[in-house]
Amino acid sequence: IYSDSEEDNSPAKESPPKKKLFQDNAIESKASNETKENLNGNSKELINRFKNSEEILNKIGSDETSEGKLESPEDQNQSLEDEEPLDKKTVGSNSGNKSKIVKNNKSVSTSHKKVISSQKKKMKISPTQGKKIDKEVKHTKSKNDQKSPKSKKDTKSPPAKKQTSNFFGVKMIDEQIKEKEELKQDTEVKKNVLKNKDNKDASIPGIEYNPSKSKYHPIEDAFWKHGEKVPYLALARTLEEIEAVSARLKMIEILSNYLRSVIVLSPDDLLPSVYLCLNKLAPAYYSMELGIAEHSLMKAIAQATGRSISQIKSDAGSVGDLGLVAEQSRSTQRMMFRPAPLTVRNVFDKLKEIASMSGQASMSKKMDKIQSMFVACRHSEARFVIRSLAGKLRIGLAEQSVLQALALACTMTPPCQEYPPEQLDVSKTMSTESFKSKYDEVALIIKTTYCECPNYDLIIPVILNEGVSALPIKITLTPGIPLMPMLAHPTKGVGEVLQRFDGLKFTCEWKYDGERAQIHLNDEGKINIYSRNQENNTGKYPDIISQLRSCLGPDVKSCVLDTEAVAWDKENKSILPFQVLSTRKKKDCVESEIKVPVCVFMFDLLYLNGKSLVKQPLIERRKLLHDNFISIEDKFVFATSKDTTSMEELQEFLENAVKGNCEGLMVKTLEFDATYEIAKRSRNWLKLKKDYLEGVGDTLDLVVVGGYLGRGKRAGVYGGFLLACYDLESEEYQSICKIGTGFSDTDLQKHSELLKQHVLDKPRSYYKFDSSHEPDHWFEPVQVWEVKCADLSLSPVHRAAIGIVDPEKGISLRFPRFIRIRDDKSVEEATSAQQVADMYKNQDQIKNQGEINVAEEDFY
DNA sequence: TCTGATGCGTC
DNA sequence: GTCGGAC
DNA sequence: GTCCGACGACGCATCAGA
Repeated sequence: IYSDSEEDNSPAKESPPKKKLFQDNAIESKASNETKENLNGNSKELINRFKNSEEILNKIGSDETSEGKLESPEDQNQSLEDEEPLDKKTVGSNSGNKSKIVKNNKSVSTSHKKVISSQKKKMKISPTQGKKIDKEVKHTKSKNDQKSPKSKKDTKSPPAKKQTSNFFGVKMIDEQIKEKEELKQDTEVKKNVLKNKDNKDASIPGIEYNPSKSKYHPIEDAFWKHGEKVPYLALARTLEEIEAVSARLKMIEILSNYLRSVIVLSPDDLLPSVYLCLNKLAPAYYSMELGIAEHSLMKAIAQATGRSISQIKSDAGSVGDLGLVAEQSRSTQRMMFRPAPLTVRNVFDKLKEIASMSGQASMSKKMDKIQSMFVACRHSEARFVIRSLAGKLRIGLAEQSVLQALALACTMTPPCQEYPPEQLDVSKTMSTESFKSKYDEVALIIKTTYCECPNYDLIIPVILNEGVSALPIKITLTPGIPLMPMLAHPTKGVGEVLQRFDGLKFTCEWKYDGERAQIHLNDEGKINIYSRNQENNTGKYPDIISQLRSCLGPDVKSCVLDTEAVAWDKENKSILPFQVLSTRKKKDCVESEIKVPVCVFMFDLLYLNGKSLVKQPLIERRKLLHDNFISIEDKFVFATSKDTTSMEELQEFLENAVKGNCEGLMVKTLEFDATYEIAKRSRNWLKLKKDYLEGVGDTLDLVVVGGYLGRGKRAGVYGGFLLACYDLESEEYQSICKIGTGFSDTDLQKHSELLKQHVLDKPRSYYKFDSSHEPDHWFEPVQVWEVKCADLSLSPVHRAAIGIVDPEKGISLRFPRFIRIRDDKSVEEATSAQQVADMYKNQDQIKNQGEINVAEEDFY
């Protein structure tokens, strides 16, 4: 099924790659047919890839391999065929025991095996699915070398194995079994051959590096020496180990072990290490972007491996991760020159270089850069280089855990010691409790510093040169540097709010539907505005900047305001929809050319006249806010708020907020636990929206017409679906939105099982959709789902109710999520186009438009 | 110079 | 933005 | 409760290619 539709799609969808190095079209198309029919890889493609390696080599060898060395042809072959019989025990041991590096193992098998076990474990997939991944791996391997002996793992696998593997490839069962049997026969013969080959791959240093080892020794267990650059392989191995576990504490321990080695041996590489773990290039307010994403990456990988884009695309679809595809594709590559091994700094610098390229032909320059990096990758390095470029590390560990790991590393192995350091593992020298409390203290310092100054460029050097204890003195909240914003936790209703804040003083504020704006004024009178994610929006709001001064009280010298910027209709004194706000220019705006005016709603004050207020309770901060700032109509106003603990008043306040074109309410304690200390709790506020309430909010019953192959943890099932409403008039199914949330893992399994039985070659003629939303698989209209959303919007791409509200635009849903299957409804009974249009028109925001303004004062 | 595809940010 | 899974 | 990564609509900015 899968292959069929892939075949259908590819010619239409993608233009043939322009630069086919060495590729023969006949071979190419034969190749895809074979893939479709069975699992036996085709040697022709392999040959292609070989040709290609050389080609690339020649291209890249000139500038990238100055340090490279020549490999003998025999060696190349050996590496290729090499497949170590794996230790049975290591295989499929989902036990969570990380320390299972098979000695003498060949890199490729190691990484594959790990992927398998980690994915199986992480996803808790049924044997069926686990198998699927197995097969993917095998597939690739058999392409590499058809005679490659089966490692024991296959013969040892659980009996469930006979079940089919590829969720989307039912046809393949027979061939797969056949293949397995053949391979079994070969196994014995090949085993001996293998033994002779083992040694050579073990010679690549670092492959056995294992930061998840217990009692890790930062010097002895590292495979590089003091003063050397950290090999990228060390980081790749670390990430690999982290990816294989799901327990966060364990991940933190693994990462901290690696970081300890870096701190002791190569402190200069700590900063790039941290950035690579986070998959960031610089603080967000530096605006450094790679400008590379999946599409360009696939192109780059295709070029580098000599495979076609459609091949890569198809693999990416079934594997669900470009990094793994790259790694597997790479495993067949052998070159005459081996480029110098990658180092951590090296990779990080190259990423930065890629980010800094702009202007004409920058894309192809970026491609070259990527390819040069890719070619130098060994083992799992390719996986993580590609994932870094794709912007998703997918290791289950991110900012908070990296900070925690940094804290653990700094506690166990304090930085800024002479080499060799006296303290390598402080935990040995003190009681568990005192270590724990030291660790907690360090963690809080690091996190607090980061929250008040989210800039590793500043933090890491201080840690290295002066130690963690210097952080609170050296790095503090400063106007001009954005801080992390307080976020809110969703609540299901007034009842839950009262229950959570039972007995506490709290306040409710309208939740404005705009964009968070953190407004900074420093002592020199310089103004900066930052977004919720610390992006620098100073250039976006010249209007706010020119108005700020008139809103300052006489004593204000410097400040940081927490506000929401909202599109504003001056005529009607009313809030305009978010969609209007988002049409503002984003860069280098000139005040006179602004088409969408903005009103700023102030709700918090975090810094005033040289003093940080984050440790003050909200009631104090709010007082300072109101005492020192002046409300200016249409420009700068205080958020509407009400302090109440009455259920009825709260309910009424919520209704009014919605009528006033707001999303709902924000609820915040005033005295108890009311500071702005993000490090301690980042979601200390509550948000209450109409659509959170059960049985309230817009709900539609929509027909599933298409599916998108899932990625990452959704690999093997559909990760998203295309939904349509039904237009009785024209008997059309008109696309209304995609949907990808609200499903449990079980839901996704079941949906995929059902819908794959209704896959179509091509969309029905009465399906109306935009090509940009073409699903991987089209379905017959067989099921109706209940879907909830926050709003309905006029859509440039969706077709629901097209021609009713707007001649050219359809309607779509904002924040759509799956609620349940509506088995009681036939597809013709789905929500109709007319109903969708009515719902759109019935929204408060739309009704309020043009009406005589409803002033907020009416409510008070 | 213009347009469509892609990337990336907002929610 | 919403949501579910693992801890 | 926290953290993480699946996934949503939509609009501007940028660049390749016509």
